[in-house]
Amino acid sequence: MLHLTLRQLKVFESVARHLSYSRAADELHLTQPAVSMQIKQLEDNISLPLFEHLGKRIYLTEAGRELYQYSRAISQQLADMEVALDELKGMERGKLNISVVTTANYFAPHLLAKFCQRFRGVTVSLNVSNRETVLKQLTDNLIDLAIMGQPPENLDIDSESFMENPLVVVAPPNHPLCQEHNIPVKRLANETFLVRESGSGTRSAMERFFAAHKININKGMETDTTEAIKQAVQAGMGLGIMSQHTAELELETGRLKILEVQGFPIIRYWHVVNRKNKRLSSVANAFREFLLKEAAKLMDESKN
Amino acid sequence: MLHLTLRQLKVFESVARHLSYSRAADELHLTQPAVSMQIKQLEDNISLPLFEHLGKRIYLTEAGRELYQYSRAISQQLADMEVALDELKGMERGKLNISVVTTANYFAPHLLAKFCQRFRGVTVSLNVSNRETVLKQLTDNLIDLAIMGQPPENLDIDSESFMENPLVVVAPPNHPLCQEHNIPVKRLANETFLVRESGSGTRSAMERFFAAHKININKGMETDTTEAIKQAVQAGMGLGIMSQHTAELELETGRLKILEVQGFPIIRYWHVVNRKNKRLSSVANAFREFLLKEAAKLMDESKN
DNA sequence: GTTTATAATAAGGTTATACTTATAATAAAC
DNA sequence: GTTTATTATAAGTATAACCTTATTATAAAC
Repeated sequence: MLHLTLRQLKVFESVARHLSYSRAADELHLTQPAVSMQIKQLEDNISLPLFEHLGKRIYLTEAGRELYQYSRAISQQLADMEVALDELKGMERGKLNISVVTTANYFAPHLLAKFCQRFRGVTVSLNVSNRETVLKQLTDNLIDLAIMGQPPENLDIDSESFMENPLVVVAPPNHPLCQEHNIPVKRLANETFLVRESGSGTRSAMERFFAAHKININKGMETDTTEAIKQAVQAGMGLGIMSQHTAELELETGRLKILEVQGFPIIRYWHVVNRKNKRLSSVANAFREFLLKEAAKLMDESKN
Repeated sequence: MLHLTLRQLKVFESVARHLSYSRAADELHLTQPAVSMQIKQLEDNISLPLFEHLGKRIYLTEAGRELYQYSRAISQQLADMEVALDELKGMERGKLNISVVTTANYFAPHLLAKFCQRFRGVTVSLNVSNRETVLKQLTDNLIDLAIMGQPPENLDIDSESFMENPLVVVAPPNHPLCQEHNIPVKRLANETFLVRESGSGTRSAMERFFAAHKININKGMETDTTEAIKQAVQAGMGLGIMSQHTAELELETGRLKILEVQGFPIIRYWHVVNRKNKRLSSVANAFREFLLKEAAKLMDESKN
C-alpha cells in the first residue's frame, strides 16, 4: 500500500520539469532541502529511484518517466475537477432533475426550453408521471423539484403556486351549448362528463365544484389520461373538464370548444414543489425562481 | 487554490459508496467523527456541500456526484500507476536504451532478440552508430548501455568484456593463400590490405599487430564501413582484416575465406560499457548480466 | 589547485493532521 | 412518548508533515 501525497507529486512534477531540485525549489518558493525531502519520501513510497544523479545533472529514470505521465494525468484530472466544481458554483453548468404530473406535460417542456435557453449548459432530466409517482420521487429525493396541481398536505413538502391553472369545460365543436354564453351551471346537469381517475387533482376539483353547486352529473368513461378524454370528447361521447393548458392545441384548431359556463374557468394553481429542508442546487433554485417570476408571463405570451 | 488531500477523496468515496458516514467509518476502520471531519474539510476546500442530509439519510448533491466521478478517475489512475511501477520493479516491463558500434551490428540484434524472448514486455531501443557517436551518447546519458570493441580509457566509463572478438584475415575464395595453412606473417608483406578509417578499433589493432611483427603492409582503399571492405575483398582488390562476426554470412556462403595466418585470429574482446556511477535500470542491468553470462555461449551455438 | 553550482544530510521547530473519546442533536422507528 | 440509528460538535492528543538553517559532499568550471 503506497501512501503518496499530492504534495509529493506536485514537487516531483516541478523537479521533473526543470530537471533540477534547486529550480523546483525556486518555483515552489521552498528551500532546496525541502524539495530533496519530498522527492526522497516519494522514492521511498514507491521503492524506486526517480532520478539519476550523474555529476551535477539529474535525469529521470524509467520509473520517473512513467510516474511523470501518471502524475500529469492526475494533475489534469484535479484541474478539470476544479473547473467542473467552479462551473457548478457559478451555475454555468448543472443538472436539473424535475418531475411533472401528466397534465403539466402540456406546458412544462415549453418553460424548460425557455429556461435552458437562458442558462446555457444546464441539462435537464424531465420525468412525467402520475401524481402518486411524482410524490414518491419527491420523498425518495430522486428529484429536485416537481410541478403539480394540488400540492400534498404533507408537512415534509414545500410548495408554492406560480401560475394559474384554469379548468374549463370542453365540448366538441358541434355541441349545442357552444353557441351560448353565460351558460348556467344547472344546464350541465343533463350532460355526461368524461372524467379522470379518482385521486386526480382535476377530478377532485371538478367534484368539489359540482358539489358546491349541488349538481349531480353523469359520469361517463373514466380514464387515466387527459389525452383519452380529449379524444372521447371530440368523438362526441360527452363533455370534459380539464386544464385549459392541456387543450391549447385542440382549442386552437377548433377540434374542441370551451363552454362559457358560469363559474368557469375554475381557477386553480400550478405549484412548484420540493421536499422540505432540501438544499436546492443552484440550478434547481434558479428554475424555481424562474417559475415563480416568469412562468405566468411566458405562458401568456405564448398564447398570442 | 484548493488543497484537498488524497485521504479526503478516499474517505469521500467510501461515504459516497455507502451513503453513510458510519458505514464508511466501519470500512475504513475509523470512528464516525473522523469521517465527518474529513468530509467537512473536503467540503470546506471546494466550498460546496457534497451531501444532503434529509432525515437520517444522506444523498449526494450534484457537486458530490461530480466529485465522485473525478475522485474515482483519480483513484483509478493511482491504481494503474501502482501496477505500472510494480511491473517496472519486477522487470515484467521496462525499456532498454542501447547503442552499438557499427561492427557490433552483426551480432547485437541477435542477442537482443534472445533477451527480449526471455523477458517479455521489455522494449528495446537499439541505436547503431560509429564509435564517436556512441561515446557521446554515453556521456550525455542518452543510453543505458553500449557495446563496442575497445572501451575508451576515460575514467567516467565502466566497461567489461563479455565475448571474444576474433579478428581474421579474409580473402576472396580464389586467392592463392587460401589453400595454405600456417601462413607465416611475413607472407602478408606483399599483399594489399583494405582498411577501415584510422580511429577505428579494428584499424588500430591491425596496425599494432603488424608493427609488433615489424612488417610494412600495403594499404589499399580506406573506407569507413566494414561492408565496403567485404565487397572490395570479394572483388579482388586486396585482403581485409575484420571481426569474424561481421563476416559470418560471407564465410558461410564461401564468398570470403579466412586465411590461416600465424598469430591469427587476433583475439580482442567485445565490451559492454556504461557511464560510471550510472544506476542501471533493472532491465539494463539484466541485459548486462545476460551479455556477461550468456552472450559467448549463444553466439557459439548459433554458429552451428 | 580554487571557485561555483548543485544535491544530500543533520538538527530542530512549528504546525497541521488525523485521530480519539465523550456528548449533543436530530429524525426515524416503535 | 421512548428507543434507536444516525451525524455533528467539542476537546484533547500523538505524531507526522513540512519546513527552516547550517553544513557537508560532489563534480564541474575556471
